[in-house]
Amino acid sequence: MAKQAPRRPSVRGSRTGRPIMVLLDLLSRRWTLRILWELRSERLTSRALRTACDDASPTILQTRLTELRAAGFVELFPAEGYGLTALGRELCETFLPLHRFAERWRNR
Amino acid sequence: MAKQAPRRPSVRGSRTGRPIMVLLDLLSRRWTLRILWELRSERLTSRALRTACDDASPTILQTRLTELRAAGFVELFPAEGYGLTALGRELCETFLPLHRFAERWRNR
DNA sequence: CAGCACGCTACATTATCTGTAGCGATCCGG
DNA sequence: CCGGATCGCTACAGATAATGTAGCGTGCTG
Repeated sequence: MAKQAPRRPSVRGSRTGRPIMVLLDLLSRRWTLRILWELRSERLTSRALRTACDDASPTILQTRLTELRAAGFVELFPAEGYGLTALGRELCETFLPLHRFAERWRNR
Repeated sequence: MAKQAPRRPSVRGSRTGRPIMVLLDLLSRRWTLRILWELRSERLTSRALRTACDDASPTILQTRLTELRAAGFVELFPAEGYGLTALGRELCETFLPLHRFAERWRNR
């Protein structure tokens, strides 16, 4: 159903296949970091997530959510909406210091 | 010279202007994370960086480098190439745990 | 059944990225 | 001083990816 890229197994930029490159590539798709960020502390329905993400288009959000689910970072909890998996939570914790950093960065 | 987006001051997704959103937006542009990653431990000339980034197109690398320089994360050292600023190094350290995570992620 | 919110998709338009070629500047050996 | 090599950087056409709007089918709830 979903359009499969016929080129390589879901890896866009990096052609090496090294996990870190695959991960960096995945994370640098539009809205991916933002989605993880918004889900960091709560579960959101697809529509609530859309609102949280400045009303990004449902097309791309759905695409990213599918990718993130395939990667094992995000899960759809029936009647609860989207939320992080254990793995996703672990990944997200990597980014938590980013908040404080961003504040310091603004005052540079 | 560089084409200025006439819409908003270099912020793409987020319209709130909150620093964390601006930062997440910047970091989720293609090749941005990869560039920071490749510069994490050494300075590279623009062409060496291009090679390190799977021969990404010079157009987009140059664009990203300009953005990263404007953000204060990357600097061009004459006769040495591109390297991280103190701020950039700080940001990059946030991502270092990602390497170990990526390895674990592969074996999920 | 009517009304509503859910996850998700179609599709035309627009923005962004790619790939190739090449510019002007600088450095270096002869 | 001149040819060759490399530097940072740009132009431009073609290919991809994202946007915005509309709406489908499903499962509730009254």
